[in-house]
Amino acid sequence: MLDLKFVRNNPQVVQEALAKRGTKVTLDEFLRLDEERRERLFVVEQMKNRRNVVSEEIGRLKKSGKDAPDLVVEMRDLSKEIKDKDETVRELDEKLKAILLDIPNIPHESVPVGESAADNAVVRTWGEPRSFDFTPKPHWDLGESLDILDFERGGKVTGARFCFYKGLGSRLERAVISYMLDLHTTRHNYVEIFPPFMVNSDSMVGTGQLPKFAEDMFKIENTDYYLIPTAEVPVTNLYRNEILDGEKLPILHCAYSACFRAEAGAAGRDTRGLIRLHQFNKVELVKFCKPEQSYEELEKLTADAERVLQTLGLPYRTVVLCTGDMGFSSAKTYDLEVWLPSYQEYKEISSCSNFEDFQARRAGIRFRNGRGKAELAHTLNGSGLAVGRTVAAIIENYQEADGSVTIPEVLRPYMGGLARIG
RNA sequence: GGAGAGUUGGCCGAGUAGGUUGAAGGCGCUCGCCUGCUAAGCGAGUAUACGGGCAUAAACCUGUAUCGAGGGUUCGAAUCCCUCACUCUCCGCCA
Repeated sequence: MLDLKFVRNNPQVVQEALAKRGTKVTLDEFLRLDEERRERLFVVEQMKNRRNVVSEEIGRLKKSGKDAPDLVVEMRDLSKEIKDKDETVRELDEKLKAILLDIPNIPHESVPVGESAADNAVVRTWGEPRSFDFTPKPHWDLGESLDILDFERGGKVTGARFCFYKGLGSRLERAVISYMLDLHTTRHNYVEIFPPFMVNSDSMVGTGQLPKFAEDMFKIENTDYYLIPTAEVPVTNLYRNEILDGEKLPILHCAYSACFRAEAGAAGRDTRGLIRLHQFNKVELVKFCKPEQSYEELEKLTADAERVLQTLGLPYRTVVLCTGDMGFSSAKTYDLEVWLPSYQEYKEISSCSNFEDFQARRAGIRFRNGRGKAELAHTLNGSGLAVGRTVAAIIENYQEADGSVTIPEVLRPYMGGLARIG
């Protein structure tokens, strides 16, 4: 959410910034409602002031044994009118809030302007895609022949886009999760969180999934709870409506969670394998920091996620998303894309974003600054990494001609010393 | 699921025959004084949001709101009533 006063004072700046995203916003309606709200608020607050003053006077009169029936009658009418006008202000408040909640974040000035993923800029590339002296197989074929992934039964037991891991497949998934968490907690100083996998709607509003993207989520019937699409939601909302100690910033958290996404509008895309499931595992990195730190922290967070790929020996590249391809809440996003032989291209495996104060304003996440004043924090997060896609990348990039898969060195301690599957 | 108790400021904790209580007192914190240093002591200050003064920002002044959330009664509610959420205790059930 953008700052109401900023939008009020700089409508032109906001419109231009959002036009770069391909979002056409007209703020005329917003500005009109805002002005009306302030006018009406002023009037009703003056009425309340009179009520307060007179009520106190009535109290004083009663105490001294006098009565003031005429004042009481006048105040009775005034109170009715206040109630009425309060309601009008409340409605205007809601309309303004609804508009604000639907406006995406303003891109940072360093973000390249563009319309689609085609305009994203490659920042750096790490590793060389391996050249195979045999025809590499996609991970869904290898997974089946090694009997470690079962998509068919996933479809039977639940439905499309669900999968069973089995045997060493399950162990590999678990090993990747543990390895990532250990790396981030011991080498990168993140404090581990194990969050709820369901959150209430306030939390979803806080990080920006609601109200605009309800169709992307699974909602639990007859409750206010949603399955989380990412640990970003519970972990960022950890400090919702809190004022943090400025001395404690930056706060770094990492969290494993299952993630649930409806994938509305993704029909037909990535239909095979582990790439796009309704349920997948992810280790998430989340940061809370002061505004002046957040871009430095974004670089560090991205580097922390990259280290996972580097130590796993998976070739990847880092791209900075252009204005037209960025997520709703983000001011700047780096995507990490891992090389997938089956796709013959780089595929997103992590997304690292700086939201600046966009989520913090929605969620009321503040800190006390040096002058003792409460100030909005900046929030960041990034995958570190998507586990299913990591497993897919390992299977494909480490496959051998005989259909077996070599286990990356760093994972072997988590696999009981095993060096190979199959 | 049944019965009961509770939810007040950064923290602890007062506050029901409704009326200078944004809220006593304490702790913490900030600034000043004091002191050879530390500790102690003394004095002052110490919530947030949204309006108005204001023309851009800060500061300042002022108004309104906020004692879990929402609604009601009343001229007036932290105090009375209703609904909901959460916490705690006991019982039941359960991994």
